[in-house]
Amino acid sequence: MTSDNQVFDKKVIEMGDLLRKQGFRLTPQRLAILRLLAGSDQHPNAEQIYGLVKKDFPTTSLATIYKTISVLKQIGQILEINTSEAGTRYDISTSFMNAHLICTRCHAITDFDLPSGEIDPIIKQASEDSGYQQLMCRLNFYGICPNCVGT
Amino acid sequence: MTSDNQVFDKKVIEMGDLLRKQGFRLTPQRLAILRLLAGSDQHPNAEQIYGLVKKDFPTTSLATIYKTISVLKQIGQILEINTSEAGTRYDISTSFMNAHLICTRCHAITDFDLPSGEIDPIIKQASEDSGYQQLMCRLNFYGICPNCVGT
DNA sequence: TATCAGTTGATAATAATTATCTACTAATAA
DNA sequence: TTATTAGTAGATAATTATTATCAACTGATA
Repeated sequence: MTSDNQVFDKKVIEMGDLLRKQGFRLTPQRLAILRLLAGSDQHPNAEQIYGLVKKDFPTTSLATIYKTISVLKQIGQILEINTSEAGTRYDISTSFMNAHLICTRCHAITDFDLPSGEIDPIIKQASEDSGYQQLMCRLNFYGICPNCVGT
Repeated sequence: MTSDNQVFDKKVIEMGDLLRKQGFRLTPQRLAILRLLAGSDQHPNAEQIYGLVKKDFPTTSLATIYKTISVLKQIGQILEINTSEAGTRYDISTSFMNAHLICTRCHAITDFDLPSGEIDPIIKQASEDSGYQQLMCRLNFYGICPNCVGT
């Protein structure tokens, strides 16, 4: 579960190190966005993150959200999910064992933990066949979620 | 291979039927875009499709490209690939056995045929576990392509 | 304490996409 | 055949999401 507190605690420690290592600073806003993503499994978009961060930092600008998102992506602490169905969304989990179920009706995105044993051989084979280096992968499922079935 | 002529021939026949079934028309522009995607494995974006279609239809508007893309998506004849790395791109193949290798340096996208035996159980399990209906999936690989390694 | 690099927030600018509208065209009905 | 219609193309305007710019601020370091 991406809302697990342990995930967040681990991330916070990591984030401080990673930021400093690359000449960035650990700011309250950056912490707030990471906390927010860790505390929710809703996979919000930038606008939604903005709305939530403003509760704690009322003067925050949307530009700051985008810049923070960019920094957090750069240091590998968050993942961007790109879909035409649900727009651009963010996830605290960057593991590619974490797939996403995307509802094509309500645009909800939920996590789905992949059995690593089934993905590993596929990525290994793709890497060998293609000659691509540093290969990682992303699996998205699209369908109609239980709430939307029948509506 | 997505550039296979058989793929295109089959698509053309399908497209006429599908369009008419939904009250759309088979126009030269729609055919041109489908042919163009079938004849290339470059996975172009809208702007690139525009440039190519203009060779045959010099008066074509970019708006027409977007509208056509939208229609072709609706009838399930083309696939939209969404990435932050390489923008929004299009593919003639809509099968989810067709994964994509995306180079994070040069933004090339190449096809990778998945062994269906390895994906089927995963999608089946995801469907059962989640309760999602009409589930389909998309697998993207991200890495550095052979051409870009070492550059 | 002074300096400096990084950051924020406000705003402007850009890029990608969608909406609007008029003229055109193919299919159908009279 | 002609008239009607529904769908479409192309031009353009509008919108949305995102990024760039810049002055003021802040925290770390010399």
